Amino acid sequence: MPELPEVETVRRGLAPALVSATIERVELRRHDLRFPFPERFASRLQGKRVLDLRRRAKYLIADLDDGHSLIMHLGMSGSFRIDEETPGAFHHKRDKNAAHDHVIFHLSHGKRVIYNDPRRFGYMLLIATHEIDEDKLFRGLGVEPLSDALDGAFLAHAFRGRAAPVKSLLLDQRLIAGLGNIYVCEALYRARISPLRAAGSLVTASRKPKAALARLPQAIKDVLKDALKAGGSSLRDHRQIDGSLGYFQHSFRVYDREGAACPTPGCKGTIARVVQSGRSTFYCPRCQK
DNA sequence: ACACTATCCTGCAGGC
DNA sequence: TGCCTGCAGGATAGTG
Repeated sequence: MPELPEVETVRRGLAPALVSATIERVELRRHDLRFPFPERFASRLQGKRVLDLRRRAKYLIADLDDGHSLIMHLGMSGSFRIDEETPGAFHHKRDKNAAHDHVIFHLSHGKRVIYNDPRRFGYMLLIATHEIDEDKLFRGLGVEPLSDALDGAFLAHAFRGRAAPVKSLLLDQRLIAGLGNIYVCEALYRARISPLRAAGSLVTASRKPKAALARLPQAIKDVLKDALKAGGSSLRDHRQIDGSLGYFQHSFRVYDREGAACPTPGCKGTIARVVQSGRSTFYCPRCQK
């Protein structure tokens, strides 16, 4: 499910319930997601207070009052919801989906935070808070796309000499951390760059970003900010924590729009779909060069 | 180092 | 109706 805007939307929705709350009990409905849960996972969380809920790349980080942090990744299909109703209440519409409620955090104020993940590509683990940056999962992560670190010079440096298509490099979390398939397609469209283009061809001999590449950082930031304003994209079931759907999917210009007319005024192109490294790419062959 | 694939898992849409 | 195939917002291990 989630790229940066969706994970950030989840963070903003969960924070009011989670921050300052104490975890009274953790209910594990299975012993693993993508990986087995750590030893004594539930008991190590029990009685801990949540000091802060942060995001890095596509990870949620809940800092606890015992010096550890709960790291959560939503994979492709992970989602959270807050349930304030009494346990055991009959949830007619949720019955089928409830089979994938894998983790339930019972909080001190009576609310429950429920993690649901049909495909189970998500995972949770505990890391000492001061060791997060050196952890294998985090130390290789690239820049936050909304930070000042992402600019033309950074991309020129990252892309120089690379033969791989620009789309592949934008998906590489070691360069930019937080983009995924949707927002890469949308950002390349906004920058009018073909996703098939060799990344290195966007850099001049003097190692500067060419004009097209100079447009890309702002295109990335713009699409992420627009998506954040909309509460993310709801392709299947991504919801904001209050249950409302993110609605950025209505603003897609190319993603999942194969065969549609290119939305660029005056462009007579048709959105095409190609497969790059096993994943769908959507773009306008006419105005993305 | 780099580029590309196969893979984990479930659900759903589309074709027949 | 059902059965089959392919595809889905991610990330990694493994291959040349």
